[in-house]
Amino acid sequence: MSGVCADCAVRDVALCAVLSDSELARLNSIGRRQRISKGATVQWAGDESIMFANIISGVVKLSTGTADGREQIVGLLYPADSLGRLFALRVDYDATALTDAELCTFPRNAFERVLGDFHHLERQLLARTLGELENTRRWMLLLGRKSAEEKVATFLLHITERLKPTDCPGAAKGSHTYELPLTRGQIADVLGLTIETVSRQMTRLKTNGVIALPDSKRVTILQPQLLQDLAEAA
Amino acid sequence: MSGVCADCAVRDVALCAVLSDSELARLNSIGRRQRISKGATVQWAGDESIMFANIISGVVKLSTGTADGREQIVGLLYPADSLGRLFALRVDYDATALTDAELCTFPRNAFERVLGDFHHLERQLLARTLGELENTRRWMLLLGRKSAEEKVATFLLHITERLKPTDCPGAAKGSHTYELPLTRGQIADVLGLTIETVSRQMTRLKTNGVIALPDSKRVTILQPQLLQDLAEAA
DNA sequence: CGCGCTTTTGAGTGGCATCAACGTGGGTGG
DNA sequence: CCACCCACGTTGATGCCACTCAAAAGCGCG
Repeated sequence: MSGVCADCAVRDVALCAVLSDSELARLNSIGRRQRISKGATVQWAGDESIMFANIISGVVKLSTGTADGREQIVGLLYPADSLGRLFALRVDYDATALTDAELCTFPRNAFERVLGDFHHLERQLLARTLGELENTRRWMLLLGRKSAEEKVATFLLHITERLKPTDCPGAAKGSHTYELPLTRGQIADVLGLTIETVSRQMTRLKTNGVIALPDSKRVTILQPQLLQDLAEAA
Repeated sequence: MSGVCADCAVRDVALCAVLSDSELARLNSIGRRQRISKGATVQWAGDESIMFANIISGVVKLSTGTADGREQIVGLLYPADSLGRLFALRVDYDATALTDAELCTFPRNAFERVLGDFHHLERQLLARTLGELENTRRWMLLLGRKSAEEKVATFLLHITERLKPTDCPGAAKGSHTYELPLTRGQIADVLGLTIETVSRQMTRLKTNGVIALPDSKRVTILQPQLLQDLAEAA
C-alpha cells in the first residue's frame, strides 16, 4: 500500500476502519488529500454533488439559512466524520471549514461504485448515517425545548466530548481546557440563539464557577457534573 | 407469492419497491402485519431494539423529552416510511401512533440478514436514510430560527404535502382540505411551541383568509402561495 | 498607534410562555 | 334522552426570557 493512507490519522476510526489494506489501496487510488483553510467553503447548498470526503483533521460546519439572512448550523463534522451527499444530484447545505482542515476526497460516482463492491463499507456507512440521524434528532430537543442556559451547557459538553480524543494536544488527562473552534456567533447559530445571549450565558457560567475563560477562545470545565445538571434541567 | 404483500398499499413506494416478487417472498416469510390503534406506543426509548417495520397506513410520531416533562417530536412517519433502529441494541425514541395504523414488522436480526443478502435493498435503505437526515436537518432551521407564524405555516404545508398521495380520500384533486392527525398539543411539540401559540397562529391565519377551519381537526388551504410566503419570510 | 473584528455589557422591547377562564364536542352512565 | 364529564381548543391578561439596539472594551495586525 502506498503513501496516502499509511500515515492517516483517522485510518482506524473513520469509515475506512472496516477495510483491509488491499481494499484500502483501491480506495486510495481514487482519493486525494485536500487542505482547506479556515473559513473556506467546501461546498455551497445547491451545488452539484460531485464529491464525498472523510475529514482527517479540523472541524467543518454544515449550515443553511433563510432568505433574510438568519442562519442555522445543522451539523458539526469532526475528524473521522464524512462529508458529502451520496445518491443525490445536488448538495443540500453549505459546508465551511471552521479551522484549517484536511480532507480525504473522492469523486462521488467513483466512491459509490466502491461502495457497491465493498459491501461491508456500505454497511458501515449505513450504520454511521443512522447514528448521525439519531444525533441530529437529539439536537432537535435542544433547539425546540431547551432554555438558553441549557443550550449553552449542552453545547460545552458536546464540544468537550468531540474534541477530547484527537484534537486536544494540551489535554493530557484530567485537564479540561479546550480551544473552541467556533466564534460566539457560530455557537449562536448552532444553538438557535443570538451572539449576545451566548456571551451572557458563558459569563454567567464563569461567574458561577462552572467554567473558566482564560481567553475568549479557551474554555476550562471546572465542574463537569454541575454543567451536566444545567444541561438537562431548568 | 402468497398473500401478505400482494395487496400491500405501499408495495411500490416503500423500501420493498426495489425487490422482485421472489425476493419479496423471502422478506414476506419473516414479516407480519400488525395493527396499532391510535395513541398506542409502538416502542419506548431505551427498549431493546428488536423490531424493524414499514408503515403501511397511518401516522406515527417519534418523540423524546426532558426529565421535567417537556416533549419534542423529532419525526413524523407516514405510509411507506420505515420505523426502527437497525445496528443498535436499544431504541432511541418513543414511537406512538397518532392514528390507527398498520405496520409490516420484521425481527431486527432477520431483517439485517436480508439486507446482507439483498444488496440493492440495503442501498435503497441507505439512500432513504440519507434523505431522512436531510429532512431532519432542514427541520432544525425551523426550530432554531423561525418565528411562530413561520413555523405554523411551514407545518401546514408539510402536512399537506405528506397527506396528499395516500391518506386523503376526500381530496380528489384541487381540493385542499385535510384532516390533521395531530392535536394542537402535538403540533406544538413538533414546532417547539405551546398549545396556545399554535392555536393563536391558526386563528390568525383563518382571520387573514389564508386557511379555513371547518372544525378543529380539518384545515382548508385557501391561499397556498400566501402560506408559502409566510413560511419563509418574516 | 490606529483600524477592524470579536466579545462583552447595558438598557429597553417584544414575542412567546404562563396562568387562568371559558367554550365545545364526543362519550358514558344514570 | 339527557346530564355529566373530560379532553381538547380558544381567548384573554400578565410576565419573563431572549432579542434588539447601542456602545464600550479587548485583541490581533498592519
